[in-house]
Amino acid sequence: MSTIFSDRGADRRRAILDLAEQHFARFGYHGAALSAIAREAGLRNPSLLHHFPSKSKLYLAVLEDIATDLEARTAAALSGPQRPGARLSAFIAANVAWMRARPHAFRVIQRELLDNSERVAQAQILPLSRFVRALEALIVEAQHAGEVAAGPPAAKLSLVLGALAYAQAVRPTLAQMFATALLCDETTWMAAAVREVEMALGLVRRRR
Amino acid sequence: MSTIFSDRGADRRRAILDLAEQHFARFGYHGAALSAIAREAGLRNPSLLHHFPSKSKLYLAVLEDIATDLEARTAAALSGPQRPGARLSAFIAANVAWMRARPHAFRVIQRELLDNSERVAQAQILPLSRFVRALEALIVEAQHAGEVAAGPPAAKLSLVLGALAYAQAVRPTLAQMFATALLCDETTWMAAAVREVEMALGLVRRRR
DNA sequence: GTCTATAAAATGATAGAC
DNA sequence: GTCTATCATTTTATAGAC
Repeated sequence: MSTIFSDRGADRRRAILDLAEQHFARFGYHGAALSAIAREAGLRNPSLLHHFPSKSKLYLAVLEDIATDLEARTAAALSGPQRPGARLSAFIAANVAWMRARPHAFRVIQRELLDNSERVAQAQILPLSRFVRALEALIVEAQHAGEVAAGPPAAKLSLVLGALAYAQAVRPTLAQMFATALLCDETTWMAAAVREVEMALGLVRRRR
Repeated sequence: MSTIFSDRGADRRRAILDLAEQHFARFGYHGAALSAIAREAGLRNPSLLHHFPSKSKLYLAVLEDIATDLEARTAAALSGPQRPGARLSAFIAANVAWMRARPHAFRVIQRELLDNSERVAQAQILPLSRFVRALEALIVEAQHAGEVAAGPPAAKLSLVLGALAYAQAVRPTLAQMFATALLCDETTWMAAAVREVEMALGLVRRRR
């Protein structure tokens, strides 16, 4: 048994989760190898399987961990602003900040969308579902306040998430193709992406 | 040796390519198994490797095949319209039509973006690079004609591709979360996505 | 071109000592 | 909790007969 404070077992669990997240992000579910994750954690294969009884359980734990964090970080951003438009902007900013703070986690989620849309669809990862619903509520709210253009909320939600995710994921590729100053700096690039999204929503005025 | 007309060898090659595309789309590079592809083609493992000497070569062939098709289909859409805005719309429509006509191919490309952004970035798949450059040229062209709002073309390009790809990829997930009529029918849904994108570009007037 | 047989390596997982 | 040893399976790829 271990105490609650400074729990070595929990620390190791945490370390394995972080390493697993990295490997699943880089190689995908099938491409990631338990032995490699274990080795980097300073363990052998069976020791890792002592903490997480199977590869799929480990993967699900990583997914839960990521989704919970994403939901918490974006929900926290809503505590400040009051006006619907500002709340929506804050949510978007928090989403982008999260993508940049945890690039591996972001990549795992993107993969999951392709690998296992059924699992996401059935919302077996509840926090992720709550994240999406929160964004939809914000869009509807801002539309009622006249701060976002009319139109189906689901379509707008898809545009927001798609444009932001793509901007983040595809930056290295575009940087190679177009050597513009915009793409050189990640901060500037993602700010431009956010600006385009907010213009699309009608949150900011269009340049003439 | 085989003749150019009605070449049985080429037919088999084609069949393998199509099946491989399906498997890579569903399971990813690591998840796809040569034996499974061979079996569905009515062959054994070594016979498949007679046509494509290794798994990675087969994968590259699939990628080349996909990228070439995408470039051809979107480039063909430009032969009709003259005005920059109409040309951009035609390109977008062709892109969406292609995604729906070849869902497996679309999924392979999305995976490739995550798995191997280096390969895409280095434009080892030349047709894909030409596709992206064509879209950028159209955006610049439409901006000069005053039909698309000002702003960095790369950012607008990323928004267009990201929003459309996401709409297509994530539809099953959103359909599960929000049971709206919009999401029930793929045609209606993708039309809504296109409309949002064109509104974002300024190609169509915003509803008030 | 297709097959059988087989190699060579890696993987996820279990048994059981300490 | 971590280890060694091992299993069972799967995977890509080769050798060589037909």
